[in-house]
Amino acid sequence: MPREIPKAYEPQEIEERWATAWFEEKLFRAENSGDGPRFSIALPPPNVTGSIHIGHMLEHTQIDMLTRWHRMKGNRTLWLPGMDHAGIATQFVVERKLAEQKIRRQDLGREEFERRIWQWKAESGGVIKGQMIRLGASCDWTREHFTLEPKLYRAVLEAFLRLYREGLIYRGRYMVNWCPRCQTAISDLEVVHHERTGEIWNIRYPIVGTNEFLVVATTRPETMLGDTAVAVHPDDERYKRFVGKTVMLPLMNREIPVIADSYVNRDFGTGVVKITPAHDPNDFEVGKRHNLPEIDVMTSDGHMSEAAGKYAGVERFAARARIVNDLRELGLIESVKEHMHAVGVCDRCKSIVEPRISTQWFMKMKPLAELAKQAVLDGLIEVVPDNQRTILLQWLDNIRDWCISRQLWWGHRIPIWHCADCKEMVPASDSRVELFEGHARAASVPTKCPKCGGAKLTQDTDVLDTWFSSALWPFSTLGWPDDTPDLRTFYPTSLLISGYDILFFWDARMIMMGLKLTSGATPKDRIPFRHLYLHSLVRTSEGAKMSKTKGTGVDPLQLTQQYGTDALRYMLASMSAPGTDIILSEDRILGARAFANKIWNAARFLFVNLEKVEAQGLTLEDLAAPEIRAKAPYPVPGEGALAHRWIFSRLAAVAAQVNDALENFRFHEACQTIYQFFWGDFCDWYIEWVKPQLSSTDRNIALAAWRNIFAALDAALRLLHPVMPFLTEELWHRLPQASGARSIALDGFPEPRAHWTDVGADDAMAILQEIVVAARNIRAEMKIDPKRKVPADFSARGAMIPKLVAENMDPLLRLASLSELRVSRDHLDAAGATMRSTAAFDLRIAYGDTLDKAAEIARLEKAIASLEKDVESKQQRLADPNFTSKAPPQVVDALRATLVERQIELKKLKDRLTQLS
RNA sequence: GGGCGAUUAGCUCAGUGGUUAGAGCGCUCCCCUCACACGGGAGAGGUCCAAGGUUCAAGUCCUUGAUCGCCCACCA
Repeated sequence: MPREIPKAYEPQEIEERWATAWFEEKLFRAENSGDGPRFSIALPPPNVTGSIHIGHMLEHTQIDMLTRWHRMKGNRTLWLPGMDHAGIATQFVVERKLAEQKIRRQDLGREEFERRIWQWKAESGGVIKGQMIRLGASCDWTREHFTLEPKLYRAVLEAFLRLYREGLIYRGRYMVNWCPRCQTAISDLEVVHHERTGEIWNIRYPIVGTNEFLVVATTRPETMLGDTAVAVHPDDERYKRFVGKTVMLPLMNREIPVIADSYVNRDFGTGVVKITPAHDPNDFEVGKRHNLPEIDVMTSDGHMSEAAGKYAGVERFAARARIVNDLRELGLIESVKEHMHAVGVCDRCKSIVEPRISTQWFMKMKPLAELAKQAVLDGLIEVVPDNQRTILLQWLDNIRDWCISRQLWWGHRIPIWHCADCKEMVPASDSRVELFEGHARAASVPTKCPKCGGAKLTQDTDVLDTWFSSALWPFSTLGWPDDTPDLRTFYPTSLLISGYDILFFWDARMIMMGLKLTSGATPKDRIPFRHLYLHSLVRTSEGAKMSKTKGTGVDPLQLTQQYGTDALRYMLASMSAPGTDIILSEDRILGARAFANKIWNAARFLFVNLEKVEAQGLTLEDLAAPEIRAKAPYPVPGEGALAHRWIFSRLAAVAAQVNDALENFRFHEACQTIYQFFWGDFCDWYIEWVKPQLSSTDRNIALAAWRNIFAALDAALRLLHPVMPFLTEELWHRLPQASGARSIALDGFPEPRAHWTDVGADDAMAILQEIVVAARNIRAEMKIDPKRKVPADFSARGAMIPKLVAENMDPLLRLASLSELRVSRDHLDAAGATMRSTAAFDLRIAYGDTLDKAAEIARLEKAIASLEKDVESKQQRLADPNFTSKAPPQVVDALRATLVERQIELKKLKDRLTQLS
């Protein structure tokens, strides 16, 4: 590694290089043996459908920060990566691709279609992995997994068979959400509701044997073809007399009964409801209660079925229009109104979902939810932010059974065989898998029906909801159901970081499955993770969720090319305040890039200036070898010691704050703390303060100063590394490192050393900074040429501050651009000069006759007004016996002390004003 | 219909009951000073959405309301 640091900070080149090196060296491979603390986290496996988007990058940045931080703290650390086969999503994407060539999956057949998806997976999965590597994710790629791989299929079979044997998985004919485009059942969670203004039609159903009508309201007139009753409330006086009679279903000319059921809301619409058991979940229940026939008038692809009579074959919404039209011609439409209602659409393809009766596989959730709830209530899993805990518990309380079967071709095939003769369901006898054409399938295939002895057994054609295998992820990837070293070492995982949008889909189900299936002795050993952090979502400036289909998605790789990965990571982390969503802002990225550039240049400064000290025969090893750095801070002889004591004191405070922030998922706070330290303290004050020492001809001064500044830089780089891994890796390698040291990522995280803390230095430095700022302020106001050094007068009471000023005269003069600072303890008369005063000191600069009297008076008046207000309010509070008796004494004392200071300041300002006017 | 979150400087956002409410960007003025103009220095800018309440003390806690956003929910 050459020592010279290039003038320009070029993140692309640096990042490419390190990303490749880290991956090829397997730098982040985790040890599953040994002792000591460990940290493990499973990557929420991205879908193999596409590429990494900005939301992934936010998630990965947060995970990576914590992973790197724990690794640097010496934990055995595993971040386990992998990908999800994402059943419906991936099948949808591949179908869409085929559609471009006018091919339907049915044309290819199941096997060929699966082959095509595997092809797609190979490409797409590779893309995602490459992106993650490029973005610096410190995953252990030797442990990468895929939810459809043989090992994980085995875990799925094991889980399914256990739950099936226990009766927690069952098959039944119920009403489910059906997507006519995807041609599969989907779970309740996969239906998203959109508020839409639609129309509600009031339709007359003639009562048989009278001239009267019952008027029913519906938003879906096409379903009326499947009506098998009309219902009213049993206590509804208006309609009591019709119960037991029949109405003639228009268009179908079918006589259907009028029934009474308390499900009907008397106050809504006309109080009469059409009952369509095959197309509405409520009606389904009513139908069961009243033994009504179920007439399915639609096909699986959203067209009207044979049962729809003359409308058979018509697309459902076309049918709706025709039916309304036909009814109108018959004079049976009483009215049409606009109506706001929620329409359920398929999460994946946005088609309007049809409630439909079909035979599906379900998972009984109540007993599982109970386990999860208890674990959360017992604090075994700590949820951050806290309000998400409540949301999770409420969901668990209201949980309903989970439809886990999908009529898809891409996924884990259900390990149940159906007997053609007696319809008996025969499960695979165990969870072994075998390879077929390179992919896993169940190995223990039943050949004979245990009930009737028949040999015609065919496997269930359905596959499992993709979230079924995702729910096993934290343990299936560690080797479950086998008792492996990985599982023993890294389960339960330490933490899960996911978006709150998949809290129910994934997080909750992992908790349930982990508790149910893993074999730890107590729930504490079975939970999948100890902490659950729900991160924010990245939104567009309109506040909408980023969406690729809407073109509002942001490609992080492109932003990376523009600004650098470190800058992008920093920007995302610095906006990651728990609980609120993130709206991307170009300004913030620019700020982050400037920060990266600043770090680069600060390091560059040191190396550029090394020559000066090398002239004295000192080498970089003498100044910055790791064992040298470890002993910092070095006392600097003479009067230049303060800034060094101060920067290490700051370092101790900052390290403690950063540790605390990361411990509590306060990424933004960690970022801000480091930023202010590096830019404000390290660059603006420390480097500027000690510059002359670095080229001092006094070898002892130069040596100590250099050693300190390198030690401080090294610590700063390590503090920064979790958020900006590339830049810090690059610079760390410019410093001498122990032989065999491979990466800053494996170095230690700075510890807040107690002996670094130096309150005296903190206080002294604060005063000196105030003096410098006061002088600069006067200079700016008087428009003194920046190049011109001017004399100033300084006065403070007591011995402490004058002594401090005298001891630090050189840096004071230099930073404030003063030629001379005359120190006294006498009162300073400001006449004709400009003066700045604090309670502790006065600083006066007389410079020609440039004083703008009017401006100075205005400034003073403004300052006096605000101080007076402040003093007054403080006096009032201190005069209140309630306050002085009830508030903690230290608060009262602090207020008193402050009041005294303010009063002194106020008096000084007033005196000055009198003098001027 | 329930639930959650937001509302603080021109913009994007921090702020964990207790000094004069902060940051980045933008803005104004000065400076291309030998690490950095993606820079340095100095400033201006806020009745913390509204109204009540609790408290010695409220941007922070409570109640109500307004506006915006999100989640959940089978009212035709």
